[in-house]
Amino acid sequence: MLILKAAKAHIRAENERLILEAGERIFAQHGFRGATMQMIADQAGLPKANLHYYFDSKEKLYRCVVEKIFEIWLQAASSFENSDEPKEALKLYIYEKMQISRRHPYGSKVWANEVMQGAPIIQDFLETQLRSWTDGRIESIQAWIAAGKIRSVEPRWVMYMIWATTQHYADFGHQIETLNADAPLSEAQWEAASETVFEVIWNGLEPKQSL
Amino acid sequence: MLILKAAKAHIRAENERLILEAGERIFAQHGFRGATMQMIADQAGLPKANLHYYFDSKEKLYRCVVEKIFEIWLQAASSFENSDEPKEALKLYIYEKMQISRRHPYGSKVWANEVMQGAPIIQDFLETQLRSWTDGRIESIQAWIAAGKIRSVEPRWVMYMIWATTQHYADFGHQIETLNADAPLSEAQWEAASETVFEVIWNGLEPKQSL
DNA sequence: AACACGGTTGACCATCTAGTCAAGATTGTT
DNA sequence: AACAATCTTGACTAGATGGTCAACCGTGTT
Repeated sequence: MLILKAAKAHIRAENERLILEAGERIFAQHGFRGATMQMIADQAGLPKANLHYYFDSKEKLYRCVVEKIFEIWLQAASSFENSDEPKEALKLYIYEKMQISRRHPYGSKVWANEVMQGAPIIQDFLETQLRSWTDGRIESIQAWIAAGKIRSVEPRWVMYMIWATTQHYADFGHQIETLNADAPLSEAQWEAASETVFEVIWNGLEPKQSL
Repeated sequence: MLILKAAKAHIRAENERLILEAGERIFAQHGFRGATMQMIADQAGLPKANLHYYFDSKEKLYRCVVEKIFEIWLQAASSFENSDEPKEALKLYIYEKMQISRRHPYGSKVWANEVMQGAPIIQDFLETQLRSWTDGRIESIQAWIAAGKIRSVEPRWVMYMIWATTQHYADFGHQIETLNADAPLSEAQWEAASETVFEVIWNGLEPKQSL
């Protein structure tokens, strides 16, 4: 009966969630090949064979993890579109991306790993969704330049600066902690870092006053 | 005879160079566990057993690769110390780091990989050399602030911005190429990107004119 | 020519790991 | 209680991989 399938759907949902979460963590810490299904199983608190019941293969599981991460990425992307004023738009976007680095450090690392290896799994995402989103954003930035709201700069390099600076706090979090006397950044430090990133970029882009 | 050892030293030197170069590439593209000794051997054009003749184990080879990369990193670091004027010092350092991203993209990726995985191999480097170098740089920046040469910002966040933005061009080079119509950045684009990174950061840090 | 020493290499082994499978446990429905 | 669909799991397999080893090669010295 199909009714039974629905009745047990919550078990499936819960276990898939557990596995995806464990996978995100383990793939981030060990890379695709470094991660073993056994590690992910232990992290999820399930026997290994159970993982293969829910996900056909290691690669399919990995793909699901990466897709989930891209969703979050796109979600932050919308901050950029909610304002016509560059100062406001950039502030929202940068703070949102810093928040993601803080809340989803493992996801960011998986993404970084994937891209560093030449995006063997998600190249299609880069070529379709990421490319079209980026092109849209570049147009916004060019409009700001045309309106004299920011200095004349190649929009691409600015996008990359924002991605780089914000994602650095996730991807290189371990290095940052080590340089912070082995302590995670405090609430206040996260706030200060976010503000500095925004302030430097904004002051860097704002047209020169007067003169 | 020890004379023989010396006589064949160039063979050793040449093969070690080949292996380290191949290792850098393969470790960057596949991560530590994803890389296999066979891949590295093929890349170097040597039989696998030969690798174990020159390097005891995969881990020792990896460590050598990472140490070599850190040397380059430190070499760029010296740019920072060659000038008292922040504008000049920052410009030199940023351009130097962009140059490294261009010339040694694999090295940068190996480093990123290692740090993302919690620096299992080079934690001691982070805690000693990197920490002390960073502390020194932070003092320079604080001196600039005290002298009113740049705005008052937490030096750490500025360091991280520079590292992040410049290294991004190596670590996320594949993404950048994909967004550049699948073409590598041209000479002119590298120059423009370097200039934009420097200009935005410098304008972001320069004290406000007049008012 | 004989030697010694570093360098080269194919074949081999122990171990690890993704994936399979079949038997059994659960659970919601009738 | 009987059932059927779903979920669970220990044991197993085939293939890959780091590392070893013993035989062999090349070259400068005597």
